[in-house]
Amino acid sequence: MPKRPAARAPKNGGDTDEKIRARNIREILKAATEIFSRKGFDGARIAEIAEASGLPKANVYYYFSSKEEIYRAVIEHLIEGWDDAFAHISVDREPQDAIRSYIAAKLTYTRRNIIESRLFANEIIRGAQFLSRKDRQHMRTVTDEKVRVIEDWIAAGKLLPVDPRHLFIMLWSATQFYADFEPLACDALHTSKLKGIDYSHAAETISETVLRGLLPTGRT
Amino acid sequence: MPKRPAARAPKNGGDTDEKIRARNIREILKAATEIFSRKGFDGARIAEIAEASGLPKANVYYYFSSKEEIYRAVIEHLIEGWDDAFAHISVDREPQDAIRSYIAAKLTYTRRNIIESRLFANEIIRGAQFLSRKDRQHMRTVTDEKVRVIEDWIAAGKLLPVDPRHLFIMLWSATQFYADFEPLACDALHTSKLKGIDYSHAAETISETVLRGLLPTGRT
DNA sequence: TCAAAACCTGACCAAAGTGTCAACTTATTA
DNA sequence: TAATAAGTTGACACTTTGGTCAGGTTTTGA
Repeated sequence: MPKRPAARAPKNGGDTDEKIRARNIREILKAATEIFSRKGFDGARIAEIAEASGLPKANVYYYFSSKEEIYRAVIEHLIEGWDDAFAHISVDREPQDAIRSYIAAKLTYTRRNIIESRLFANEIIRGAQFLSRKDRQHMRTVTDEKVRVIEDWIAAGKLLPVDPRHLFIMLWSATQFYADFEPLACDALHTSKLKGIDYSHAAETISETVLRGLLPTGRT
Repeated sequence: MPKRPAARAPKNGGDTDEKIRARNIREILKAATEIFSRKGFDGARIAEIAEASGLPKANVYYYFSSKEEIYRAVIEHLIEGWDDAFAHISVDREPQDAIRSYIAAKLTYTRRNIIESRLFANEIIRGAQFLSRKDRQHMRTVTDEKVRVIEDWIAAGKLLPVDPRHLFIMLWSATQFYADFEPLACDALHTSKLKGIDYSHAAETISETVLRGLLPTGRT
């Protein structure tokens, strides 16, 4: 008889058939992401997470010792998507292409992962309490690196002077917006006659407007 | 003996000394705004709202029949701030000044009313469930009106072609960002050496970048 | 095949939180 | 000043929900 697994990882030395554990945890995290995203931390009930992942509640607690631990695990996982889009910003590219790619990538990611994006944004609004020191540090490092790229471009005369951090804020907030606020936007910004604004051009609109203001060589 | 005031307005025909009622409701709403903003709907506990407004919990229920009713009342109140900044966008002004003023006004408002702003943004992320049909309609109408102003400017050659709705989204998201994400921004975007980016120039940075991309007459 | 580890789960708490109520005090008004 | 309405409140009922647990079943490995 096992004496209280303590809702923790088994000291399963080798990787002997990690299938059950892996699948269940994946299932729980997937359900949790969706529900935390819709309801927020306090609004989410673990009974609901359990049901959505097809496991009885007690089984969820077999893998996670608390609601907070589940939330933390979810958030941890989200960070991974953070820097993918940022990869497009690299010195060896022309700023025009790079920024355009960045915007497109960010928008695509955001759209394809609305749930995660929203949850991430929400967590950050709440003060990023659950982000580990390591994750915060990581975000800082990546950002700093990209700031330097922008500064290099400016120094090389490829870009008009602009505060790189403010630029990132503009780009990030604009792309994020389309995921977070699309429901509102659809409702509040639509004309009743004009059946809606064209979201498919969001990337282009942002790109063009920002780039027109940044490129020294006239219009794009 | 009064038989169950039913947590409702008294049929106080005249406006005979509405002071007590008015003050208490104001106090409750003020506390509720702050707590809903910090904790979200589910995270907020009415006991906390009661304490923050200096009233016993049961007294809160004397004025409001449910948590939802308090929330609804708070949200209703927030809409009022929505169009104030928008007033700056008027046809008889030069787009350059108008947009600059709009950005500045929006940023100022957002900064001065971080709590309300955050709550409003959050409610909208959640799908604006608690906004009345009337309020949604109002937002739509105001937006449509301002879209027409931008279109007029473009038609008059005062502005390069741009989708007005996308422009508003960019402006709104950028300004909103500074209220919602300032905690993150402070943490994630700061260099450890550079003690922080200059938030006081946010308005200018947004203005310059956007305007440089929109004005036909070269740089601002 | 058998023991130990891993996994599963119905039933159960204790805490927390929403909303209620009956009785009390204060204000209003005729 | 008396009657009635408005406001106040401690205590409590009821529900939800995070979390536990004892004992069960399945998987693993020797």
